Formats: sequence, C-alpha cells, structure tokens
Amino acid sequence: MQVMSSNSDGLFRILADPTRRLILDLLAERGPLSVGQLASEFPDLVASGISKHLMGLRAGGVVSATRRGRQQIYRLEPDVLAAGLAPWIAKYEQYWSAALERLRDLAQEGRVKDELTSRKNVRRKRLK
Amino acid sequence: MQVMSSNSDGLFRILADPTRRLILDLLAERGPLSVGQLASEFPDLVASGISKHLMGLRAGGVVSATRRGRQQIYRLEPDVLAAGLAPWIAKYEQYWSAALERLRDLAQEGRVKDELTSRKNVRRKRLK
DNA sequence: GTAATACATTACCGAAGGGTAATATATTTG
DNA sequence: CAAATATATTACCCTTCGGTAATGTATTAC
Repeated sequence: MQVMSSNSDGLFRILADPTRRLILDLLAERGPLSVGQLASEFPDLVASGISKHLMGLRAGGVVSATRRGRQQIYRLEPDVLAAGLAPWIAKYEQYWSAALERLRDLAQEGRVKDELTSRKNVRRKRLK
Repeated sequence: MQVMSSNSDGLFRILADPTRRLILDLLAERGPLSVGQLASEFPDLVASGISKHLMGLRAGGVVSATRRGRQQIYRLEPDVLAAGLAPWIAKYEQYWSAALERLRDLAQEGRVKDELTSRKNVRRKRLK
C-alpha cells in the first residue's frame, strides 16, 4: 500500500500464475471455450480450481462469459489485456523490438517449431 | 507443478510485485543506482526490504550489481527482461500494436503528461 | 418431479510472499 | 585499532494465494 497501484497492477498479479496464463493462451488460440473444455486441459487440477481462476480473470476484465445452456462460455477480452499493459510495455519498448526481432530470426531459420512464433493460429471462430 | 513452467515463469512472478516493477523503472530511467539511492525512493519501506527485493531481481537476472566502495551499484539488464518476455509478448502482439498506437495518439494530443510516453528519458549514464 | 450435468461458492489447508527487526559482514573514516 | 556506513542475511510475523473437498444452484434429460 506504499506504492502507487495503477490499474495495471491487477493485471500483473493475474499474469503471475502460470495456470491463468495458459488459460488466456488457450482462449487466444482456440477462441471461446466452456469451463469444462478449459478444465480438461488441466488434468492435475480439479474443476472448481479452474472455475476459481476464471472468476479471477473475469474480475480483472481480461475474460468475459456468457451462458449457453448449462455451460458458461468464456472468451478472451484482448483489448482489456492490451490496454492495461500497454503503458508498461511502452516503457521498455526499445528492448522488446530487439528481442522480438531475434525471435523471428530464430523462427525463420526453422530452429523453432513452437507454434507460438507463427502467425497463423490466433484465429477467431464462432463469434455467435 | 502441474503446468509447464518456462523460464518466463520467474519473470512474471518478479513483475507481480509493484515495488519490484518500480525498482526496474527507476533503473531504466536513471541508470545504475546504489541500494541507498533506490531505498530513498521508498519512504514506507525499510532498507533491508529493498535489499531483499534486489536480491530477487538479481536471482532472476533482470538486474546485476557491482561493488563500488562500500556500496553496491545495481543496473538493469534489459536484454534478460526482454528476451524472457518476448515469447509471451509475441503471442499477443497484434493486440499490443493497437493499444500502443492508441497510447501514442493520446500522448500526441497532449492529454497525457506522463513522462513514460515520451522517449527522451531512457538514458544511459556512467557505465563506469 | 427426479436425476444428472455444469459451474459457482464456501470453508479450509499448507505454502509462499512481503514486510520488519535484529544481526552479520565488508568497507571506509578517524 | 574503533566507530560509522552500506548492504546482506536471518528469524519471525502476518497475509495472500493456489489448491482441494464439499456444498449450492441453475439447467437439461429422463
């Protein structure tokens, strides 16, 4: 409480947990998913644990949910994430650019097979 | 332990604390600083608390330290920070670009006086 | 209506985290 | 040498956090 806590503060706390980051990644890669679909990606975690994480993400605004039948469909809210972190990212922007270029060089050399470095898979599907 | 923990994992935990983020900002804006200089920026915190944070940052590799007399001079290691977060940032890059443009537009309209949006203050001084 | 499904909520636990105070160590000063 | 300065380390406290289990609630299926 002795440090200015901007709105980005909550985002950093949200991103501190690897499970939550992976949930965001899944929503980004596969589009909107139900709680069950998300939970199935975490065999070592109980479903209610995922639900709790989702509530945290929802409270932070980085995901939103709509009911469909008896299931809740969660989707990423990328603008909230981006707008909240943009000021911080901008501070170190000069460093990102160099690091990102290096990443692309590696990818282009075919030494990285990680799908995250390619641009074809952040697709949107089934908006309704 | 049920989730892949990449090397970026430690970085996210480091960034989760606002005091540590501010320390990084100070080092980025003012160049290398001693523990005392950094601690003076946190009136509500005891010096050993800052020291502990600095050891954490050092363990993560995002800062390095060299003795000068009886004081330790800490400096930012921007490449470690950038390289560690670049993969994650790349995933959501399309969203950052939009948010960062919006930030610049606001700055250009003179509605933001925050020095963080200007590019003149990330200076390097006194490398030795 | 009853049972089953899909989530959310609550209570609870252990571990980790941030903070202080006290102590230790290295360096300079007198 | 002793005293002072600058930082690191340790022990300890309290809070937060991630996790589970159990219970609650809404919706669908029978």
